[in-house]
Amino acid sequence: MPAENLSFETAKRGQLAEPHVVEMRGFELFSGMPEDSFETLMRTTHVQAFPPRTMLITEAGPPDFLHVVLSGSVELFSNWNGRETSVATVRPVGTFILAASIRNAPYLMSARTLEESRVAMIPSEEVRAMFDSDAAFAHAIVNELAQCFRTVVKHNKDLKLRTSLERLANYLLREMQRNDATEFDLNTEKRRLASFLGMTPENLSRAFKGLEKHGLRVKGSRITIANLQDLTAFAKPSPLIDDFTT
Amino acid sequence: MPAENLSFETAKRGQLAEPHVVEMRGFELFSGMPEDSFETLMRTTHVQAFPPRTMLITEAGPPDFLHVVLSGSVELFSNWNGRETSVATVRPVGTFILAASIRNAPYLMSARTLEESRVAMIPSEEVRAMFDSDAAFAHAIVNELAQCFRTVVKHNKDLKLRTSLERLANYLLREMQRNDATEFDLNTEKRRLASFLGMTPENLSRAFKGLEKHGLRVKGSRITIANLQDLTAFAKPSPLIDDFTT
DNA sequence: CGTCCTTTTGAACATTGTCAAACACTGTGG
DNA sequence: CCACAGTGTTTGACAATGTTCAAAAGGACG
Repeated sequence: MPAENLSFETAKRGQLAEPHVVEMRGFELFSGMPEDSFETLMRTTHVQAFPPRTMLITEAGPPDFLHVVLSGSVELFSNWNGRETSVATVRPVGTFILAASIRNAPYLMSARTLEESRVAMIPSEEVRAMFDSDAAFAHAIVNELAQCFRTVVKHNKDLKLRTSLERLANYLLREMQRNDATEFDLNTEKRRLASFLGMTPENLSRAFKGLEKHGLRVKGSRITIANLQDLTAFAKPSPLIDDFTT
Repeated sequence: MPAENLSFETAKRGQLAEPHVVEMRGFELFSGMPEDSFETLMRTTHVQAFPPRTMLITEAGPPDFLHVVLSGSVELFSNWNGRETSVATVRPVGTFILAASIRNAPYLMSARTLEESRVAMIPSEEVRAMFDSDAAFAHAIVNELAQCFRTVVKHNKDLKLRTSLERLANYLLREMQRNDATEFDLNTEKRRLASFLGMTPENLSRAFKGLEKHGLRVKGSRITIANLQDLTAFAKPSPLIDDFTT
């Protein structure tokens, strides 16, 4: 209800009336800022809707904008020597390119939309300026960045400490949590999932088969965790790798 | 020379006279701070020397202190299900546990000294308080954190996009740069290097053999890059994975 | 010199990747 | 409605890569 009121009140003041601005005001990244700082930031921020499979940025490019995913989802990926790997999926309300924006260094990853998505783009200079002038924003930024860091470290541990079968099992347990149900759809292509988990599509296909011994049922993209105890005993999830809230 | 002067001048003012405090003042992390902020921070900071192979922190523990390596080197590693992997080596003047300190979240990694090392420990609360009250420190912190993030992302790409042979080849090229010489010593146990590169010691041993076809000579821990062109052609280093300055 | 630890080597084994083909699903156009 | 192409997934046979286990060789140090 406060949100609706705000939306209504600001509806007469030009740009700030736009729904996405109101929407963004509520995000953790901006919610602690005083109104005038927020308005300054929004003045140079552009929001754009993109169709599926649209390239947003290309690795090695100059870090012109901090990106904030407002709706849909965006894949971060990287290439080397003709190979490609999926690094992460960013969903609302996540940011990407934050570290590059702050350091004013080249992008390490490319990004493309997976589905129709709306993305806010804040000029990197403005991010750095606002970081210096607004303590609440600085606070939010460093928290977001620390979160990103910890996510990548966890991903790293996942890759180095586990076999592909174990990675898949733990991924499915995390998805179970996210969906809050033991039966759910993978809403990603399996080959993308394979790339994310660091394996080939063929190997993933066999890994799904392999997990049927441990309480999993797979039909197409429909996943059923038939025996949670079994799967958990096999996967041995750890908060220091699989908990994505801290 | 300015550093020596400072050292001499502050030699009469109690705690701040200690050499490590003078030393730390010069680090990028602190050099931009006004003197009083720095003094406040140093008041609760302790510096300690540790013998080799000393555990400094254990993963899952509470993030009491931000650690700064002043001399020696520290290994960050992690365990899961009876396995262990080496995640990074921190050298002067690097920090660790920064993200955990900021988010006040459990350590994701354990740390132990590799050699005799001096480590400064700043209470995490002080780090967070100083972040809020001193803009220059906030600036330095977020830059350091962004750097850490980018390093982990690069490591991730290295792992997922390359074979173990390619990872070793690129590692050696990076070491060549760090040593500024085509002949150098590995300053690390090979089994630790293997773990860092995500493979077994046996596999590393064979990988060294395998690189002899590409211009490498190995005698014990002595590495000679006999044919840089060959090795580079094989390794195909990329700034977006192997450049650790941005 | 002997002890302890790391590294190397060999051989068997397991896992993962590659390639080719079959299959399944989706949407198009006849 | 069907045939068809296009794409993604699965399967099988095989190759490459990586791991395990055991044992030998090398180094460091008392």
